[in-house]
Amino acid sequence: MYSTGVDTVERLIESTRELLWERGYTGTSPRAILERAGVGQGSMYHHFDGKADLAQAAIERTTQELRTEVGKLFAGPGPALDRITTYLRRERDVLKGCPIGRLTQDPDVVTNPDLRRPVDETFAWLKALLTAVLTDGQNNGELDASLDPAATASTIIAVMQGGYVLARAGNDPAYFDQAMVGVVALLDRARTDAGRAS
Amino acid sequence: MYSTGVDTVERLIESTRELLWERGYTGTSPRAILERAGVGQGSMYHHFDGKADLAQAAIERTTQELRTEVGKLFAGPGPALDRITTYLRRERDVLKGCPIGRLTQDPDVVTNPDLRRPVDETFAWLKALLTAVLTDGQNNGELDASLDPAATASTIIAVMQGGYVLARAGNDPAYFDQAMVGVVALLDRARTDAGRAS
DNA sequence: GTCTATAGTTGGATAGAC
DNA sequence: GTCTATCCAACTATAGAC
Repeated sequence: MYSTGVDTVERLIESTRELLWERGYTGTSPRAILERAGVGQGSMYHHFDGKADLAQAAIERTTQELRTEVGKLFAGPGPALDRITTYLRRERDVLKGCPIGRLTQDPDVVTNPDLRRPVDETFAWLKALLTAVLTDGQNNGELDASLDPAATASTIIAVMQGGYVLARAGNDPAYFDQAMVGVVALLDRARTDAGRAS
Repeated sequence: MYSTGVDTVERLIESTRELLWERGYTGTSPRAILERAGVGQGSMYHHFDGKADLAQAAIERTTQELRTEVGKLFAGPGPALDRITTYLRRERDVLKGCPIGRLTQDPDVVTNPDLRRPVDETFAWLKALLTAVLTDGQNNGELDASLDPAATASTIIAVMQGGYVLARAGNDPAYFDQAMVGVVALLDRARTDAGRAS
């Protein structure tokens, strides 16, 4: 008599999530996943078709978690730019990089529709969220009406993603922080007098 | 009697440069390099200590080339923001990603000082260059004196690096372009009236 | 549902002939 | 200086016992 397998599946997905973050898709082997999860080969191939299938489950969970966390962060009240600034400064493990964005560097991820889709959809979702926040700011009179919300949202996301790159290149989170300071200062120039007063 | 080996070394470095760009460090095997270069195992291990040593030579050449190209681009005349805008729009093979920035996602690169150093130094060089351009713009009266040149330079580099990430996630260079449009519009708000008139 | 055993391929490097 | 042959470990997956 064996257990139901729920714990095994859970451990496999969590181990895969960790390894994808640490080493990327190409750098993550089934063997390493199994060792970290503490299960045998057979269990993995019983529950999943193989490395790609397991990675898909792991990526989907990671993107789902990110959506939940970021969604909560923006659910609160406050001026648009303040909420965005809080978001930009929220990051802690900068040197670990972005668990989603780092996957885009892996050719085996971007050429596999099942693996790229959740990544793509997450960035699309985030862009829509930031676009809505910026549009709210304009409607509230905090932000200059001439600001292009969608383009600005793209820029904000890109600065974050690029911030990870600079921090890892320099092995210092301060490089990330400086890029955030720069974009926050630029965004601040789009505040209206009313937005500045609050 | 054999050839001098110059061509062999050349082909090895060029093949490695291509593969590092396409597949990253972990995803690039000595075997793949040799096949693409059309040389045997022995040649590689005669001229280089191994994979890491060859990768170092390839990365150093790539960073050197990038410095030369970007240096030329900024050597020309023109207002600071125009030159920066030209730089941001210069990119062609967006979906291939940045041959330098992509290396930061590879743990075997960032933990190896010999491999990380040229990457780090390239970003430091680029930041210094952009900082100087922005400072020039301030001294010329084109740009608002309240702009922080170093932080803004970091942001500009980060937007480019993040632009690659977004484009690859969406498999569409338009995502890169939109992030550039957004940051250019933000930078434009830092122009002085004099800078706008020109 | 889980395990170990096994297999074929590739990764990274060395040995030694020419 | 270059080549082929070879080595051991790891990668990814399958087989089949329990």
